[in-house]
Amino acid sequence: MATIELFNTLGGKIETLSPVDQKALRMYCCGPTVYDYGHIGNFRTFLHVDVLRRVIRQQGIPVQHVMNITDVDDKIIRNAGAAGVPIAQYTEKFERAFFEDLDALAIERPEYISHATACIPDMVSLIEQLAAKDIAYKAEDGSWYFRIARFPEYGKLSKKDFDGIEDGARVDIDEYEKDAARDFALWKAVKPGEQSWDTTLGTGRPGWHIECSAMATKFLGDDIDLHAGGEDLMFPHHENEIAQSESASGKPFVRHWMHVRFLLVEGKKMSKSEGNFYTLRDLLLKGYRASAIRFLLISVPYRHQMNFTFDSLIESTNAIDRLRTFHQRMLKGGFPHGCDQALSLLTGEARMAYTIALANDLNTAEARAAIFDLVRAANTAADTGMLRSENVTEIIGVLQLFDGVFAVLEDRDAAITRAALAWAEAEGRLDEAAPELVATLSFSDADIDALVAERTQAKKTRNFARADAIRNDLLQKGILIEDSKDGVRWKRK
RNA sequence: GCACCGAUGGCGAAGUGGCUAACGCGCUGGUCUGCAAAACCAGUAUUCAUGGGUUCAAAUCCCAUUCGGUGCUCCA
Repeated sequence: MATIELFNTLGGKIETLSPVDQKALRMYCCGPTVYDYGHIGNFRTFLHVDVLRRVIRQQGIPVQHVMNITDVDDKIIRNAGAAGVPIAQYTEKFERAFFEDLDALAIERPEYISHATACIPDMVSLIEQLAAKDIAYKAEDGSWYFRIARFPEYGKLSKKDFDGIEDGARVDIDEYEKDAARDFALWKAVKPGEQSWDTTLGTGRPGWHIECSAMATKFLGDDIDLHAGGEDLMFPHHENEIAQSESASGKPFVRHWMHVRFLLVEGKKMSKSEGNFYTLRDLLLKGYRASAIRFLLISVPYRHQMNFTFDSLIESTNAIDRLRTFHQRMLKGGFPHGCDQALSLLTGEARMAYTIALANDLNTAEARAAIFDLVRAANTAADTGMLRSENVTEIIGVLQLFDGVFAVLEDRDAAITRAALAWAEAEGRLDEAAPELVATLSFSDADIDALVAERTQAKKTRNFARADAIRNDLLQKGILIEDSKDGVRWKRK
């Protein structure tokens, strides 16, 4: 069984990631809080987790992956209240949007998707286990808290030292309900007008941290192989999960922690006040392709802070076009039989370099480079007549390997953008869409094919003026025509 | 304030002690083409924020400085 080397936040170094039961890698990834549309920062994390699971499976290891949907929390309650709808109705819309966005970005569905509101009994049971050990305690208002003083290892993930804070010598007057300032909520007592559950703990709703502990354990057991999330979740969220789960089970909760670093947008932290905050849908409406967004967000390795810019989005678009053009060239066939040994060797080297790069802490940048090296070598061979059919078979095999992780070769972009436009129309936000986008997509494939055929006919009669007029006209609408030896092809820019 | 991370060509970005500093995009010239596009070829950082140090050897290790980022109340 193959393995990959992956940085482990817990040990602070690169360690081998492998399933402890030798059967399947059991992993948990913190999912979305469905109170709004997902932004590109959210998706950078989900995309890199997607890369991880694709790489693991490519190495022959099955994955058991759980993702939670947080469908009750402060922001949801606030927003649903403002909208005047029940929280279930409010979250349903954004959850559906979230899954549409995952599909647009070719992010695979985890094996288990679990709603917080469907696992309340599991959370209550976990809190009761902690209460039985006097680690959870009930405050005057009916909320339950975790007693951090009872978990000496608190801070081991984020490498924080809380000595002096948990002495108990000082008690914050404002926090009279809690025994210590750092203690965090496990269960929040009901407030007027809020959705609540009647349980043996009292009437209320779960805290955020307990959700993940309960759901990870429910589906994967007490000790799991890997837990992933954005870097900001390391503290306090993941630290609290460890405290809860390990206090309850008495065992190490997670062997391997993976944290994806934040991205910057145009050199700055993405925030609404900076005016550089983008959801996936914002970018689709601006005319950027879903495939380019995926490719860009995964091209920078997950442990590096990446700078998201519109220039680099265009770069990704062009890079994908190069890959797709090359892929089509290989699929077209018609190459002479046989095998060019030198190229075969290069193909094997590219495959090796690609595999090693990903196994080395998911170095997507190097993996990508290995593929482009192969593309250039094969294009050169094709141009000089050295490319043979057996080479093509090998090359397509490497491309499939590459696409098994990067998932950008299939062109679904027009359909995804159309869906985004339909959504914008339904939401009354069509004015946010780039005008040329609407024009380009209003042209059906059949319309374009007809015009392309007319141009080809004009060319045959050497009516180049007419042919060029059609080409320019289509170009104005964002459609690019390419004449090649084996016929005419077109694509949307 | 405390802690941590980063700074590589026009842009994005690999590389963390030793061949001519990957790869992509862009740009310039050439080949091909009716013209384009695609593709290929050639060129595009004597140099890796700045200063100092260690070493036979440093983008890579150490120190300082400057700048950028993150965490320190549930923001991926």
